[in-house]
Amino acid sequence: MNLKQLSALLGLSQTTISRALNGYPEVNEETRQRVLKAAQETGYRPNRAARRLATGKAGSLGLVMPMSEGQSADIHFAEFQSGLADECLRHEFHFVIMPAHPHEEEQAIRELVNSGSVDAYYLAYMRARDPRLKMAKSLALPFIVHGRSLGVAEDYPYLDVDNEGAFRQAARYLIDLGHTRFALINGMADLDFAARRRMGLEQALAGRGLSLRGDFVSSTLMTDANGYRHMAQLLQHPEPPTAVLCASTVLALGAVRAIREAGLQLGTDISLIAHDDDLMLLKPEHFSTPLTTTSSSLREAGRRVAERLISAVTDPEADLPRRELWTADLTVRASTGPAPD
Amino acid sequence: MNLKQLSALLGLSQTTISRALNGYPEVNEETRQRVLKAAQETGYRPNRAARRLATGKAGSLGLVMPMSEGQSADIHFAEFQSGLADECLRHEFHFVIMPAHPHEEEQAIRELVNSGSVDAYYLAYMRARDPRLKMAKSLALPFIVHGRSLGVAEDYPYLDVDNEGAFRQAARYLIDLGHTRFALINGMADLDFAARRRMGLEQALAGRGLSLRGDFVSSTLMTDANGYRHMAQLLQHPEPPTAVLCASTVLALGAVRAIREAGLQLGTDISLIAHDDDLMLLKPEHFSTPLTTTSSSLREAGRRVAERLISAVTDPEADLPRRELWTADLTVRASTGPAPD
DNA sequence: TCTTCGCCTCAAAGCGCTTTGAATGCTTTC
DNA sequence: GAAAGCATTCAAAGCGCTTTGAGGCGAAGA
Repeated sequence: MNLKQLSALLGLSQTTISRALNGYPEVNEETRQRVLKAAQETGYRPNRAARRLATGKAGSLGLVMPMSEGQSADIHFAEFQSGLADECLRHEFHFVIMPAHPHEEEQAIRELVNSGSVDAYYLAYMRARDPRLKMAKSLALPFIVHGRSLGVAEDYPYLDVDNEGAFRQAARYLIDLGHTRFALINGMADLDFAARRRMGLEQALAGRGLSLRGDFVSSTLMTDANGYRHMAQLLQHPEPPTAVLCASTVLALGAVRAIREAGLQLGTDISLIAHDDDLMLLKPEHFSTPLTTTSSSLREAGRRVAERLISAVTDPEADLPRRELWTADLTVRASTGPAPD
Repeated sequence: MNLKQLSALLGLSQTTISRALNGYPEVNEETRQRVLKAAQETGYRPNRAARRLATGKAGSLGLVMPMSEGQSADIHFAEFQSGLADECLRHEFHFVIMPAHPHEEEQAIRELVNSGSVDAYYLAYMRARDPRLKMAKSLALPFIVHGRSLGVAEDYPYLDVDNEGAFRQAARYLIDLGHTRFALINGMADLDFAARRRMGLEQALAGRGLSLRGDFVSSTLMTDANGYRHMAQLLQHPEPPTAVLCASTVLALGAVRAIREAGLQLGTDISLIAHDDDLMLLKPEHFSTPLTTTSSSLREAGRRVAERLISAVTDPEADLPRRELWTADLTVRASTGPAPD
């Protein structure tokens, strides 16, 4: 069922039907009702491709899905996506996912934009001096960056969490508890958020005349297995750290297991703070020893990104804040305590 | 940059350029090279909406994303999606996600199909007598069901895991170890896979003259927290179960925690088998007591679904097996042992 | 009575692509 | 030398929608 058929069926022109359906004022109310009813009954839906061609609007957001090994089924990605979907649902938007190999993402963005299947898109998993920014700015479509890129002027629209501040605050809290030997189980080193968390930790330490040992830092895909492996390694050290920061509760899950298996008591023998993305699956308060965290909801971020993109599409005039930095506050639970002597 | 501009630039007709780019034979090789070069340099990409309109093919798969509370950030969904994405990448397909409220999914499918933004789609989270099947069969687009629907003749294309067989096998193994008091921590009761797992368990028990207590069965969203809660409840019982089947390693994660907190020893005091979807995040062999599992890769399923859909689109003649049932074999690890006396 | 105005409806153009059917210029064949 | 065949290229139609500019019609104003 298409417009033409519907117009034949109703004995009205395509113009009138289109207008009736899209809420234009210059159509008789009675006619409109008749059209609406017929559309309902026949299950007519305008063809999006055609509409897109005619208006330039597709009613969909785009995102490039990074497909590097293991990162693909990333629960953090899923959590963000669910917020995005939530907001899309509210506005009857689709979203189009374009899988891409890492480092071919520039190519993928160009493809996504030029192919005209989306109205706006977002970038994530930013790295330092990320070349995608230049690419995105050169293209005409609205976009938002989730995260930021170190080494690039912040003249692009973004939404980020204050990762640096969060880990600075977390580290200071532990320093105040008397800890001096710190470790960091971080996300992949090339990712911006990981770099900033490390910076936050290092700043806090430097501020109190302490420093971070290079071999107490690991940068890895944020999985349970990696958390376990790196924590186990740290505990092998003759003078192991007493304070550990984890970039995700997923890493913490493995780390906690390693700690327990070593016969150590979390919050007494060793303190741990994780960054909590508010994952549905893994609540820090449900750990056997509830985790002290810095937290910020990824799902909420997804929702906000969608909200901003959709508003940029539907109402280009709206002068939205182009930069948003969310704070991630410290919530103290049982996994932290005074440094052992 | 569009076809028209490119044709003006090259002094060739749009026809020739289109043909050169799409590999038609009737174009001079020299001309083709010239076109290819220009397309490369100008970054020309055909507009997908226009192509879709002209050919009826969009180069994209569709899926309706169920948005019921909590299910949305479902890691199982993400794992499947990553397999799907993998295969899409190989064939230069997009996929379009349409979020929908549960029980409005029929509506959403119709929308997705009629809107012409996808060439094929799949259905998941099937329930018994699922009305979406009838809807899908009445529409012209190729589709595949991931899972099946009890109470409906199996005359639709599907890919499913033999959930019934898997849990039957798991239960028999435990019965042979002397267990008689069984519990089941299952997924949402209305979902087909959950119903079948329960059936498998009940069949095994019935075969040995045992039965399943109604209050030893829980049906819930498959999260860590729910696993914990239900296991803790089970352990409150004066005569608690000695054998527990979990529908997911995610549920098992919580269940194991409850067991440990109760001071019980997994594999000795209580045996547990979980269904393992081969989640990137959560490996059964990494549990502090490695889990005995029935397993089947969700990611592989996603890949296969994409493969079948894409082949249905690009080569409608291909007579693919319309029904695939994968077995999920039992892998024995340390979480199971003889029944305590 | 004739014009003007508002209301409603319509025909036609155009979005960027693919594809059909025809045209062009050569070479080959009888 | 005319007919036929081949290799290339092209103009134009059409996919299903929105939107522009115009037309028809009755009521109000001159």
